[in-house]
Amino acid sequence: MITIYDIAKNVGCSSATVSKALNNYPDVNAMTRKRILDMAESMGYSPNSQAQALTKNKTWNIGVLFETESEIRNGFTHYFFSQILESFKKYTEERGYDLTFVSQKIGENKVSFLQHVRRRRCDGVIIANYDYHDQNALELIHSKIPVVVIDFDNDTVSSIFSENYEGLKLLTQHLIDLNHRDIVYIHGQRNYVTGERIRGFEDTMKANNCIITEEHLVESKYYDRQNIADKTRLVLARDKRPTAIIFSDDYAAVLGIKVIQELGLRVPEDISVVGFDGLELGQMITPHLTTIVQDTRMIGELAAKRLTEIIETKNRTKVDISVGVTLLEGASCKQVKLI
Amino acid sequence: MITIYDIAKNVGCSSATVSKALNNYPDVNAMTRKRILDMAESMGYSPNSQAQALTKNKTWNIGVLFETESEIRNGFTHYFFSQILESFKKYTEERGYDLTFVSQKIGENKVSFLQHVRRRRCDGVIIANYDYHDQNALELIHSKIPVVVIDFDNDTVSSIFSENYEGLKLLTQHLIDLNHRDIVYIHGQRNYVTGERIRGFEDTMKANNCIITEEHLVESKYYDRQNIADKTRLVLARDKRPTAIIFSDDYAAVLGIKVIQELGLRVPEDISVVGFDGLELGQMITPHLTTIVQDTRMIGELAAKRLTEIIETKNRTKVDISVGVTLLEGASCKQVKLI
DNA sequence: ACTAATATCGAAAGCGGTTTCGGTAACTTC
DNA sequence: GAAGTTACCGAAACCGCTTTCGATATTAGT
Repeated sequence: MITIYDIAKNVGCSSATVSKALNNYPDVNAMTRKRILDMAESMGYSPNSQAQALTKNKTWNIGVLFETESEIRNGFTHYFFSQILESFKKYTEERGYDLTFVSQKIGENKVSFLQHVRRRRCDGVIIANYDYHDQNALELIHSKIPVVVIDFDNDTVSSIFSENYEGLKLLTQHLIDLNHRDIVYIHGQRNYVTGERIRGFEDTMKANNCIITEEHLVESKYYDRQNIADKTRLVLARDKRPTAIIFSDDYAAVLGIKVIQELGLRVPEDISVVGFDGLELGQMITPHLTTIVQDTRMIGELAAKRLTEIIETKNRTKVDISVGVTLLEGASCKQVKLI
Repeated sequence: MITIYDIAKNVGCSSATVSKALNNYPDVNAMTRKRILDMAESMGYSPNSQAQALTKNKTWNIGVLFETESEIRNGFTHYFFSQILESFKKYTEERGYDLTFVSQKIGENKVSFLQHVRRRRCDGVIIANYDYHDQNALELIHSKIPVVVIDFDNDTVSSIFSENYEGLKLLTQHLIDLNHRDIVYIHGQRNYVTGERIRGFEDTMKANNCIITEEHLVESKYYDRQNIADKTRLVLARDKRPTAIIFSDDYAAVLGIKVIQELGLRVPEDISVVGFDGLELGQMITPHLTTIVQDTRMIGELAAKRLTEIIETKNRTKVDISVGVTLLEGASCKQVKLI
């Protein structure tokens, strides 16, 4: 690898001048600047970002922490979060940052996430869908490093949320408008996001004078095929089968529909189904899934915008941004005849 | 951020000794080592990986180039490649490497991929599914940097391939064994991988004395919904509708099945369908898709293994690794009655 | 023609580490 | 008790780049 010293030698000037020429300093003669740039070009010079980071104290690197509670669909392969990540990446790249996935290993040493991020001197970190109570993530949140989180309730760092409450309100109202009264919500593990959604469900049910008992709330695990299938079968096997099921998300809904169909029932004729997320997945099956679309592009972009803002202004004040959701009407719901 | 100099001052020794203590050099007294380690611990010391990279000439960073020809399903969100990436990440992380996505922007400057990788001083690069003829990718391949490619035919760097020829042979033979003779292959854009698959298809058809004309090969675009739907409709509208369709991949097959069903036809009763890849997607619909499973875990791991090997041994000799595929029998194919 | 302002450059210190090599001090060995 | 080891430590150079600040040369101003 060639360095500014090599260029300096060939041009016949000092390394300082080379550096200045490359960085558009005003105190370099136009002639020498040109000679330096040409030489750099012809020698195939590539600045060493490590050395630059060392002096500038800025790495142009953003750490990424994307883990889910699911064993199967993790990081990139998570249908929903990968979309956010993609959008986040696009925006940060545009601004000149690189993405580095933070792990628990660096070189030969095992380290905590915080240690990893500090070693790499990441300018900032984005955390999504990480386990609430993981010490590793909390440690990061409580550090001095610029952090933005997605779907992660806390009271120290900026966060981006979809309107979960609103989302479930829309879904529930949609079903109620179709005369459904006996609606089961197969939700995911209880956490802040799930809590908001449940609240949206309950409030809407009550507002419409629907009876709501513990029977109407069934807990499943996000992205756990077996668990979702089991819970769905349990609900379907009840004496009084609900007329509609709200699944925790589209993935669960698509699986749920399969289970329903395998039991010889039809969607939406025998039972209505809705999901949450707005995955392409839900639109690839028959019937198209009615669901809530989360604006992943917007979420990723806003997260990126906020994070780079914090990095560049050094102003870490917590800002909570919420992103609107929309109801997508598929063909998985049907009006119930009033008796 | 605290440095080894801070530690040295507090302990009362030189920075050299601190460095040695931290790096397990033998010429440090057990007592002083302990005092140094304790001090580092209590001061919350975190080595600066940039500084280390500068002296050691190793960054523990691997560049990742994952782009597809598809506009919609790119990078992380690509159902198939995200799985490979996930596996690749797992393995490289285990070995202590970090993943950095290489883009065309770094800090404030626009750069080529090669320049990006060189600036960041990546120890190596993994390229997958990148456009063959992109100068950017070729430049990288022809550089001195350790590179491993996935599904990318070339004659300079090591590559990992699934047994594409074998895969299509298995699929075609499977259909022929079910007495299908009129099979249309809706393949993707012509490139090396697609070429191998087409060869597998043609060879198997011929080996079984099936007539094969240009009618049997239809070109579509990978992961282009509109295009896939159009091509499928075209095939279905023919006077003599084929009894089976091989789609370019599972994504296309799932879309294809939807199109078929929307036209009032049944899979597999009216037409048999198979895919390629082994995505979860194909198993979430009714009927379960018959397909070829690519071992993404293995592909990612072998790519990682080969790349770290090249990095660590500096032996770049081209090695081509091929990974076996298996036929997964779903319910999307049916035996044709012989007339 | 003489001072003042300006243009251009480079020495040197600093960023945070690693590693070589020489110097003591203590310890063996016979 | 002299000579040879061994254990331990630190000065210093180096990795590649940035940036301050002073030096010199040139030009402008009057």
